[in-house]
Amino acid sequence: MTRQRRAVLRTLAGCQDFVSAQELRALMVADAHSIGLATVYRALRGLEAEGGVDVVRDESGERLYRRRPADGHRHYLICRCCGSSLPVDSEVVEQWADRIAADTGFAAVKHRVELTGLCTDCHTTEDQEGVPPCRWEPAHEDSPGRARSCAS
Amino acid sequence: MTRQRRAVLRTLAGCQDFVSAQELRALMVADAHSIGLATVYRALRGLEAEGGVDVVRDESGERLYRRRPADGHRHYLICRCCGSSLPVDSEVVEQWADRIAADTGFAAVKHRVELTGLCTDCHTTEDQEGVPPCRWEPAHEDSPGRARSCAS
DNA sequence: TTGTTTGCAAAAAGTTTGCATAATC
DNA sequence: GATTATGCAAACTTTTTGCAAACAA
Repeated sequence: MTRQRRAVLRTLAGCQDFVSAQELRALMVADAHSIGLATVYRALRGLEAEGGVDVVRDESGERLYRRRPADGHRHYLICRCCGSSLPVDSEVVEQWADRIAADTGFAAVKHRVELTGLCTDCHTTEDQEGVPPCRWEPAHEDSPGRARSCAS
Repeated sequence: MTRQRRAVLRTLAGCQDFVSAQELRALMVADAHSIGLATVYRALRGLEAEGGVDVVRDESGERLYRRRPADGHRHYLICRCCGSSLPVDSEVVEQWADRIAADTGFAAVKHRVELTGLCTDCHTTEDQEGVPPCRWEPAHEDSPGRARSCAS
């Protein structure tokens, strides 16, 4: 039961990588879809509760969202430099978590796994020309932001 | 090169579980070690940089710190209810992360793994009497805080 | 109409920073 | 005496909430 909630979902689906609530709103506004920031937060909270998005936190603690693929629960390898994200096979980790739960007697064990690194594009570049500033690492001096690959 | 930094370290060593910067300061102040909050943050940031502490973030995004054992890098299973933490064997995950790095061509792959659950004490209790309020789950109605087991 | 959603501004909460004071080498 | 750490208060960031206006069934 929504209209801008549909818009949030649609914009989110247009991003193949993780975006923050504020970036998402900026994308929507730039796309002539005026929306309040609070509404974006509320929509994302709803989506998170119903499992529609995967959520990670960057170094600064900001929440980043990505539409969850239809086949459910996923973990990602995220480039600390350009922000590109890659779903990874995590069967091993799922089993490991289950075994920890069994061994320790803890109930309702949940796990959060976040992998970060530098993608080939970002670490291949010999000269650091054209490499977008890093968001995922503590910013030095002047880091104005970073490039994003979102088809709104 | 410190005095209150030593005090921070000492107080931290007295906690077997994760504590927030503010809790740590509260412990120190209660222990007649007056210290500024900013100083605690600065000390913890320093310790984090030099690998002296493990850091996790709770549901609210608050940073929680725990002295890192001498044998290095560790992952923990943390009770969402009482906050007790248990180092777990994570060799499997380390290898998994290494293999992901090799398979994808990402460089400098780092991983963050957080396991949470309900410890036997917290989920065994039939009646919910005496069970401390949950900090690690989104607070409902009135959650004044939770018990902590710290020998300052 | 009746209940829910939106949007704005204000509030919260955690963390960082500016700057004067105090401690250290 | 020069450099660094401390502490307080103010600033900053992200996220949530109060409440009136707009929307939907």
